[in-house]
Amino acid sequence: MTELSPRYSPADIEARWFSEWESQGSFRPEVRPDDAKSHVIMIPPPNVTGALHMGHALNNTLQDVLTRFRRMQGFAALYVPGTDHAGIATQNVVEKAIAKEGQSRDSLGREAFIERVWSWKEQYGDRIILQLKRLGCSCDWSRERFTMDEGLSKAVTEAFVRLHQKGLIYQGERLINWCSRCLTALSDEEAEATPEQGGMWHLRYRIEGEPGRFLVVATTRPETLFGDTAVAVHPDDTRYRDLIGKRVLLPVIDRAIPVIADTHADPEKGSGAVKITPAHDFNDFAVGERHALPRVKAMDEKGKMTDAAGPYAGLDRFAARKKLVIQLDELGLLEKFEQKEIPLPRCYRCTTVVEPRLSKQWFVKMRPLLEPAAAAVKDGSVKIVPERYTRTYLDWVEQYRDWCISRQIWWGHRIPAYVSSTGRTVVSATKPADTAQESWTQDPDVLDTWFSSQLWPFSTLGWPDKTPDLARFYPTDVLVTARDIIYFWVARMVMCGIEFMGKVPFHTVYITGTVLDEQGRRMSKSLGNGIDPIDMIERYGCDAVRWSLVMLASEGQDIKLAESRFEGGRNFVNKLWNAARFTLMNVEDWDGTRPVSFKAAEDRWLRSKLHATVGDVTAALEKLAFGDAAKAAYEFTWNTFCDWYLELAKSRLQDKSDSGRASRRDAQALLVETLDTILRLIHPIAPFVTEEIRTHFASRVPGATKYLITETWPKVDAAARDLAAEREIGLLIEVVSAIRSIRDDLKVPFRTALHATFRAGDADMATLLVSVQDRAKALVNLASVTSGVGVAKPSAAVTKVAAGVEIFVPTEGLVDLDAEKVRLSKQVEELKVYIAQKQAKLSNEGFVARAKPEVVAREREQLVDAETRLSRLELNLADLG
RNA sequence: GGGCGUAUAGCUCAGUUGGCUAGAGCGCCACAUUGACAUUGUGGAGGUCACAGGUUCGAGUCCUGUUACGCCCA
Repeated sequence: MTELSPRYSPADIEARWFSEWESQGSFRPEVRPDDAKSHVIMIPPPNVTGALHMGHALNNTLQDVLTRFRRMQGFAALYVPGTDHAGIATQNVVEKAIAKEGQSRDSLGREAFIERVWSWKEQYGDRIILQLKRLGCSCDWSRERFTMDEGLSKAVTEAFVRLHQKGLIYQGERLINWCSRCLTALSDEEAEATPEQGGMWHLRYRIEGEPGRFLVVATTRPETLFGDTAVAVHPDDTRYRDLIGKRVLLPVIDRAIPVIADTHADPEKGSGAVKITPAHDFNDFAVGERHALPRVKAMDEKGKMTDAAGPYAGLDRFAARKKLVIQLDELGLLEKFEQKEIPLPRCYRCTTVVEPRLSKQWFVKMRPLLEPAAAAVKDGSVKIVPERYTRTYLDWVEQYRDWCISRQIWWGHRIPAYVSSTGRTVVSATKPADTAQESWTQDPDVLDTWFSSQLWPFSTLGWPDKTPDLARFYPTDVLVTARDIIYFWVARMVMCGIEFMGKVPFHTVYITGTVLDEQGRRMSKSLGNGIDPIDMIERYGCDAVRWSLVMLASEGQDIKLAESRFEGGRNFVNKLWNAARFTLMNVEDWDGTRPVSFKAAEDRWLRSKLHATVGDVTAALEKLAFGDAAKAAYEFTWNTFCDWYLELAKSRLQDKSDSGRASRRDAQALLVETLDTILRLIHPIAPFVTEEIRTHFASRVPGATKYLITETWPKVDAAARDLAAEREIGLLIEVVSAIRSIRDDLKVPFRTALHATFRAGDADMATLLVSVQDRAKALVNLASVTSGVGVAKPSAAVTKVAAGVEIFVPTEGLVDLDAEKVRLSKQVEELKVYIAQKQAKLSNEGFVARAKPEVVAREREQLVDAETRLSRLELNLADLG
């Protein structure tokens, strides 16, 4: 048994343990027998371009805690790691990199560019994987996946083809969100609207054939007027009824467009007339469909005005707006302008203002797929924790909006559609053979990244092949993720799990809180307010970081994080380390084969508390109450075990006489049992320090296996519950605390021994006091103790009155009696108020009649108790003269 | 505009089905220094539970409204 250093130093230990676990296969579910029940967690795959941030650290710590907990419980625990190819994000990163060499993707060409992305991925893509390992994640790294892997790509193709065959994927000319910088379509979720300063321009459209008469329309995007193909008014709006069917003239270009009646026009809003631009606005597109209006594109893919804009052709959309507004004003066609905050959609990857754009894209028809996904959550097949996110989920799911999945970028899964020289389009897993009549080329577009991640729970297990992994590990168990991807990812996974596997992909979704900075702001690169988890691990140790995060993780609440939080974790880890160090120092000569009796009250008390803690921690983890689990273990370890038991055990451990031998052995045995149990309970949260401690004393633990990571989870020993011992040690703690308080009041240093008198309220208490007083002696340095029912109070003594006991410490020469009088008087006053409250309550007939009998009984008890204390306090106060 | 969340000690947060003289950690004050640990120990101070109504014998907890902050959707 080697000596432990006085401080835990994590740096040298973590890497060593991690590689040993991995090389021993501890992370593989195969460490359990074939018939073991499985517990599976799929990592939400982080972007290959990414670096680990605190949100990841929190999520993955919780996933790992669960995995380690279930593994110890005997499950074949599988935690599958991997990364996501993150189409647009990765492409942007690589484009930036090659721009430094004066290259662009177009100058390289598609094939060469994709090769560059792959080599970039080889070089930098495992950064986040290495960081997850630093975090201690016990993933099965041999099963690591990447969404662009061969297998996962096959899954994507398969899914696309199957959905297409069912008519759930279609190609159509529709309005989509377009990023004119990324030059690609985006899904609705990828266009993020934030309120920004904008404006509302009220424009006058001249009425054809009625000089001097105008119809006023209001718009936030005046430059789109070149794409207007109608003006709509409400059919019931009497102001404009006569105009319906007439035509108005677009400013500048004088194109005539009809005035139509449509309920989309809101008489309450603005002028009540609204310009209709079907090619540039989602609502207008719908109006256009109803009225068979032409669709005029006023802007091109790069956001420049088209020929439809007449003199404005070729101008950038924002420049065009600026110039147009001036011209309209000069022409007298600008009625007014108001500053207004408007929601402005921006590309979630590059923040360019997104423009609705008419183009041919691939879509998923969502309703048939989402209906079962909604049902699964409603009927509880998928449970979302915290429950309130069920609503968030359903609100999105039940919109059943079709999903635009094609992207005009190069990095991603190429759409398995082929266009022939004759213009036919075919969807197929493989390219159709060219014939003399027609040759085939693949659709140049790639799929939305989420199209592949939605398959993650089963594509990672080998789907569409029928692999043993798929049979054994699907469906998975718990998904731990952040709330901002409930739509993007969670809902779509549920949908695909049901569609392709016939079963929901997991039974529980745990949504973590968001990690914020000290001031409650999101951590972001641009603010520079992020705390780097790897820095924290280096500074405080991985276990400390994990511990602190878990302690902070109460269900779904956001976490305000300051670096100082990790000190708490570090201190706890060090405390545990030292408890182990103390134990090791005291069990060197322990003979573990000798029987133990655990006769001593503190032994029975500790075991009682220990097993209650085992129950609490287990129950908390079972219900994903991570913070509660950590707190229960913390409290037991620090307060119960270290603060009280170890202090009580010291004198026994030091007594090496014959008469003390049995008691000493008991204490040794209990130290080992308790430490061993604590290590098991804490291991899922703080894996490294517990495994390290464990090696130093595994030889002391009966039946111990080589690694704590695969050790069994503690079971509650119901027989350990001992209320008598809890009462006895409870009294001891009360007495000791009271005397310590007196010491402090009197400013008597610890080395000066005191004499104490305990006056018991009854014979039962007197007996208990006798057994308690010897222990108290050592803890608070008492030279002598007198106790009993009728013992006399020493003259001039400081008094503490507890339940059933009066504690006197003689004070000759030690204390200012006036101060003691003031102290006691204050207590008397406080007690009187308390008693009055209790009396009022108990004399309230309603209370006595309606409250539960046990509540009333407890109130009575508390009143009697308080009254006893009061009378004793008053007597003692009177004694002081 | 709709939905959700939060408001409890100086700070960060617990507080299950109403029964509380409202807890913890950090910070603060005082004391302790060589035998596990100063990354420590001991004692202590500190709260009108955002505000206003209501339900109830009883409200931090339930209901209604108000205010402030945050998030999501349109």
